[in-house]
Amino acid sequence: MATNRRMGQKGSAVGSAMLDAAETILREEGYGALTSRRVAELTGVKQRLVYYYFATMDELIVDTFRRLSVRELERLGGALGGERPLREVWDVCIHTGDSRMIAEFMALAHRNAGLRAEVIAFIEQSRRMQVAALERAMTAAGKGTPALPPVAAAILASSAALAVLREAAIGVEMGHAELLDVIGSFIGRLEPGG
Amino acid sequence: MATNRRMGQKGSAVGSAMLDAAETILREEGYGALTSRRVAELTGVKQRLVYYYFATMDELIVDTFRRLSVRELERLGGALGGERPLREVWDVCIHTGDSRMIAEFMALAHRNAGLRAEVIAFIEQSRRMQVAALERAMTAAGKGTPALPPVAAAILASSAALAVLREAAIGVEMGHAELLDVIGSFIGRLEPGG
DNA sequence: GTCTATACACCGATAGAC
DNA sequence: GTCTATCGGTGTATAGAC
Repeated sequence: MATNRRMGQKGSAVGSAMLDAAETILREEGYGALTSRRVAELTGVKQRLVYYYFATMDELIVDTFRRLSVRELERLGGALGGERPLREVWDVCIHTGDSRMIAEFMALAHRNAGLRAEVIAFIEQSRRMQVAALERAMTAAGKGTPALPPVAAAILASSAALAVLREAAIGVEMGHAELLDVIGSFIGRLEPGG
Repeated sequence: MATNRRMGQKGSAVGSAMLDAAETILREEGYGALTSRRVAELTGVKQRLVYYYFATMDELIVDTFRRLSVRELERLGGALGGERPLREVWDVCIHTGDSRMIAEFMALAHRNAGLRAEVIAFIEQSRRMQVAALERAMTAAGKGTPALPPVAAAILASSAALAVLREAAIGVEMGHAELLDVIGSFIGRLEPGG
């Protein structure tokens, strides 16, 4: 009962291996090199088989992002349930998947509607989770209405994390230490101790 | 005296038109579509001529970024000399060139060493200018050692501006109003009035 | 400066055998 | 499921005429 439609199961070993290959290619060579032939080569099969598992290259791209997105949201969910959620959510953000791959997906999302929908859903869901962590910590810290709305703090922190990763990937580090220090003490004030 | 080397002058009308075409293609179709044939088509010449003005496509890409980079740094320089430099520098950041094009250059920089060097120089130079504006404003506001180091504020603000532009380009706006409000009042506190 | 023409490789996608 | 074979199209880059 492996197949009752015209295509192979996405969850199959070969299909997963193709998604692995797609990640590697995006990270190391960019979306310009993400071709059915290159995916087949890295997977150790013939090009034709890629079109057995994925109807089009666009579909393969969307599935690659979706798998990463699910993993990342699971990591965020785990962080939210931890001892010091704010610290742990920040750790997830600053150790997020390779920034080169992120850059490729950002660029691709502008011209692949299916991918764009997935990226939008991911951004909004992860922002919601970050806001939840911030709201709880701010409430626990016992301030009234904070000068910094949680959602603004979430954008500031997540965009700064992305910027640090992106710049580090090309060799820029100006101000990174100071920035990490500011975030660290902001978290330390809201969520002290262990 | 138009040519005494093997290639056309970059500053010529045709060469500039090719850079214009490259910008349009990057913005609307992505780097995968930035080909010598497409540049020639948009410029209204034959493909062969692109290689008269640029030795390789990589060189054309670097020159396209450099021209944009120079323009952006000039805008920042102008903002620094204005009446309310902090406000004006922020306006430059939040109205910076198309975020789709930026995404393409980010992705390309990972695999084009010449472009990477230009991107690094641009980031560091613009950060220096932003820090200068912040330091002056913080000094004028007459605080002691600020809790927020100017370089950290520069990263926070510029990365948030990029994030807002990037997300708006794909249709996300969650928290943007709150964030813009936070930045606006931060600037208003450091640089009140007109 | 700008052109025609071309070499050679690679692309997405499909037909159909086993 | 996986393969061979193939279609029509596009890519970078170059040779050389005018």
